[in-house]
Amino acid sequence: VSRRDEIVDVAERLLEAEGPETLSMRRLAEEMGIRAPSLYKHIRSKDEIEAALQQRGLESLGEALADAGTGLVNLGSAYRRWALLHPRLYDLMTRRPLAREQIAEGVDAAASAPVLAAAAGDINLARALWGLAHGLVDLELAGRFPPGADIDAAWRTAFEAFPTGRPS
Amino acid sequence: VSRRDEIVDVAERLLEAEGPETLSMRRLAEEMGIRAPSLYKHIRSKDEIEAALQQRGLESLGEALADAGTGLVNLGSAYRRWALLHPRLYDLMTRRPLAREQIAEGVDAAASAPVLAAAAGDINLARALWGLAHGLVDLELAGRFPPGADIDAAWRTAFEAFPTGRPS
DNA sequence: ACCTGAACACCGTTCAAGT
DNA sequence: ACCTGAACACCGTTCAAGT
Repeated sequence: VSRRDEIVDVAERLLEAEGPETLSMRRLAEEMGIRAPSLYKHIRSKDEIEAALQQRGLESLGEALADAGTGLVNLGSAYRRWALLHPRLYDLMTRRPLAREQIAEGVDAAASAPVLAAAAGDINLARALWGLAHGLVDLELAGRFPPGADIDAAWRTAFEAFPTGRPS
Repeated sequence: VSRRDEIVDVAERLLEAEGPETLSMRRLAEEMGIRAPSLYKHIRSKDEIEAALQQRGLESLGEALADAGTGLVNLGSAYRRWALLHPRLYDLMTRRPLAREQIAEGVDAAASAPVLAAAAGDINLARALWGLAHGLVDLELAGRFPPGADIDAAWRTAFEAFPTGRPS
């Protein structure tokens, strides 16, 4: 493990355990037993750490979706399950532009491949499905549904009702 | 206009004009010709300002949706148009939990009424539609679609394909 | 009522310097 | 190679004090 990877590891642990406010360069350094300025010998900026976390998250989500089995309902469930398991990482992943130069070629494509397959290759339908899943998860994580809302039922309605894809 | 409302006005202008990083208490105070500590005689915290902006945004979005005419496609277009017109306010509105105590009773309900109507009263379908629209907007605003993606087409596919509601 | 300077406990980041 | 203290330009917020 390079020192850089070690930093990203600690950042991920810190993020999920204590939230984004806690993910400061000083705190991160403390967790590693060094001082904040020393971090900059291994990474260029805090942004680079966040981009690395974004990449990891995409990879992990992509694997979860690839293992989801067939059918839109299963795919939606897998998406939601992953997000609720890694809520702060999910936030960080989606709340920033895709750092396309910093993210290894194909990570993005690999993550979305299962969705595109479920949409039978229809890119517009795939984007609609991605938007639907992301929107429902984002509203849930942001606490926008009233307490006691039956979010399961909303997912079922959404993904059962959605047509399976045919190329346009 | 109360001094409080004036502060929120300036905050909204500053947010849309220069982005969320610029919306600091010191900068906001400067814009009003006073010092940051003086703001606290009129508002309790920066959080309260953001909750007020959230409320304003919800009201304005609600009006836009109510004027959208009938049909899911029109509703979706109105939602997207509003978000693209007020991108940073939209972000601030959706990226924080609904401040239910601070937001006037019914604002939330009024904003979602047109969606619920379009879903023929099916709350699960209404949530699915809200999630779909929010997700597509959020991904677009976060720069997650590849450059040159035909986002219009994705919206059309999404909202034309979606079934009109029947109560479950 | 409304505003102030000084202060506290924080940020991300740079830089010259030490081993 | 790896780490350091000191510093810079910032945050949100509190508080005693001034008009």
